[in-house]
Amino acid sequence: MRTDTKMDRRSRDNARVTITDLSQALSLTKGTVSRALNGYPDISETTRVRVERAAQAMGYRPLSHAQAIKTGRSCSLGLVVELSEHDAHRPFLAEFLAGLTQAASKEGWTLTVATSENESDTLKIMRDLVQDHKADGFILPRVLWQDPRIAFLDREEIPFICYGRPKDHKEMSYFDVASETSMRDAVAWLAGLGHTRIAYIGSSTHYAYSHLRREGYLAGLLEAGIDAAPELISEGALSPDEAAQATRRLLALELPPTAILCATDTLARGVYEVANVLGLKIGSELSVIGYDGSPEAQAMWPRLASFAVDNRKAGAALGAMFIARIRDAGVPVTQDLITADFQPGGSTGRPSMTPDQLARHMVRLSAQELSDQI
Amino acid sequence: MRTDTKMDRRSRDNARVTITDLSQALSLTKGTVSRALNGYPDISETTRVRVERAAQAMGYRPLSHAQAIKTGRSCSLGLVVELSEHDAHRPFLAEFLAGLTQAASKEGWTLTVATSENESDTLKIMRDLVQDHKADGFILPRVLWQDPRIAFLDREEIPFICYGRPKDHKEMSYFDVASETSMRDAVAWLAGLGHTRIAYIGSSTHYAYSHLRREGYLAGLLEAGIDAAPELISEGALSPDEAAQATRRLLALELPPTAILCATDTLARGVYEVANVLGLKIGSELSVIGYDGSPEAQAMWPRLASFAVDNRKAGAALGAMFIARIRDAGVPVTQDLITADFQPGGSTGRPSMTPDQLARHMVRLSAQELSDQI
DNA sequence: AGAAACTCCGAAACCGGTTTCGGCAATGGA
DNA sequence: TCCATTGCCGAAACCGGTTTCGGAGTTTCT
Repeated sequence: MRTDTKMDRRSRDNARVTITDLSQALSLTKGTVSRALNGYPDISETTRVRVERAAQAMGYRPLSHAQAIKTGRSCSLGLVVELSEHDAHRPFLAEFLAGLTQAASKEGWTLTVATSENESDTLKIMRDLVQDHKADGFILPRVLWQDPRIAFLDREEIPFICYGRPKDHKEMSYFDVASETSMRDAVAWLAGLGHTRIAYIGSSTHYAYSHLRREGYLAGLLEAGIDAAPELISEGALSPDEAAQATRRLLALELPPTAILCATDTLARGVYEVANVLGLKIGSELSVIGYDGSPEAQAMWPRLASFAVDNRKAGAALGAMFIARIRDAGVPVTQDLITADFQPGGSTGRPSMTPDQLARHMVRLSAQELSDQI
Repeated sequence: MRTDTKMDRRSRDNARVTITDLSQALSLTKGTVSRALNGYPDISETTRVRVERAAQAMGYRPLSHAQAIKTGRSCSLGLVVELSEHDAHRPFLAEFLAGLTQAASKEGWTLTVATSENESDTLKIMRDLVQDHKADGFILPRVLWQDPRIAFLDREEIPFICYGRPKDHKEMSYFDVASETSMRDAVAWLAGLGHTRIAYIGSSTHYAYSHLRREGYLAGLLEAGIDAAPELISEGALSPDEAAQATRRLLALELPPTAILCATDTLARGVYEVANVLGLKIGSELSVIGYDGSPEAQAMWPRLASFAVDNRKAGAALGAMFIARIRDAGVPVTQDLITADFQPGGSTGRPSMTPDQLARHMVRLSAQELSDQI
């Protein structure tokens, strides 16, 4: 019986080596070993390395919960993803998680994931996770321009780091992909192809990136020496359908755009839909550029020119930055920016018509669409 | 100073109520309270309800780590997602996580997520997570036909539950979407439209679902009274590009298919690509059906007919099943199946040509493609 | 040389729980 | 009425760590 119990124990914990085992092997007390491993100043250098060597050799890994109960730190980063309808199946998540967990496991940390249905739910979940010591802080994905999570976490003094740059990000820790430069580059690319009427379809201005991308678009126009035309700017589209409506509005203008720049690939789907329905040739009669580099972009025909975001890299960076901040508690803000890679596609080309030729063409196509419907 | 420290403590733990607080309020010992809450038989019914009432009233929530250190259970389900290249940006993950975390939080559990690069890495990570009491068991997504994870977890006696049905699933706990019936329905749909040459492009036979979907396809043919033609079955495609190759092979047959059934939406992208390059009209000259109901399917033009899988529901079911199994340790296997919803799209229609007309059409298109290239 | 200061480690309390053990009071049977 | 159960709870050990406190031994200073 006793052997059985012992086997049971061993199989369950697989001979995990505890700090007591370690201390006995070294003829030291638990306390001393603990202090040695945690860098207390009252341990001699010689015993410290002795302890560290033995820990290494015996494969000692402290049990993070056991530590947590005294220290309050569970060594796990929290991620609460909010599932608003139009955002639900964002493919970015998988890669982002990969990056996060990679950074986490490299430091012996864990990633705790939760989801929420709405904003207040998110705040409640975050508070609970921290109170239950299930997360030491949070990564905030898809930051809003004025994000209630930030105010909340600041108030509760819970550590966090943003993926994105909200309105007041000067004093904040963040990591972001500089989509504004991508938008600027996209305008430059289109202008280089000969486009002069370049429209912009942006997404909800609640998102922080919306503001940056619009700025990038405007900066690109400025650089190209093109005057910004208010009627060519459409913001607030949340879905392909809304982007499709915006596209119809744009194409019905007296001087329609020959190129449309979309803040996301998903919005570009709406542009394609309208073009396909009307029989407008994408890549020649209408150029389109998206942003995200998502699989959707590759599923479109012709392939959508877009900017590929390395979400795995982003996750890895955010994870590493966060852990570093918690570790060395004094670390001030850390900020970092990367840029997305342009992925050309068949969706851009020299404009085959001038804007007013396109306007006349549109009249013809619309008439045909109308007669088709009847 | 003392006030400061106290404030600090309170702000960090926000007045968390411990079992000691509770026991003092009740004039009982910690031990008694603990046993009352955990349903030990040596506690009188009256004190049990008294304790439970007080716990409720004072908002007592046991600290799961503190429990874990003695019991070994951390009340968290583990999910290790393996990031093979072609599988990386699966959009299913977000919804799946939503379901899992929803089920978990309902029971006060947590979801711990890790990622791995390859198979042996996965096993190592799973073992570490269990040894470190960071996961009580695992949900296995995208189960393989012969899955090394299953053998491993069985051997290590670590609890798990499959999303999918592997080769020997009779004795196993699983949840799955019955994609085989969807494939059968797809064939029926196509046959109903008048198709007689219906091809199938399957993905890697390593995946468990591959076998089931092929069986479903064959069952559908049988029901429709169509003889299965080996040359119309292509398996092992991992990417749109490989599906594109398969499509070219199929279309070059003496009697090409007028409809192609794909095991996944992603594979259908390859079919579209070839059709677009050749100028073959999808929906009339060639019908296509996919599976998954992913955003990709909606980005294609015409919209890809597909089967929408409710991954959130799947996650919720898996989470609930798993927790129930751990809780009532004796529970035998639990198994459940749901079916996907057919989403019609413009990608199917009555065949505008017979197979041999299509063959002649193909010769013309291929010649044109060749001359276009030169 | 003696006192003061400093180094370094052991002893023990503690964190928030769980679980074993033993004993007191009430009950039941003879 | 007395003894053996049984029901119910307190006491205390335990889990795997961290942290405080104090003291023994060594160094430094005068």
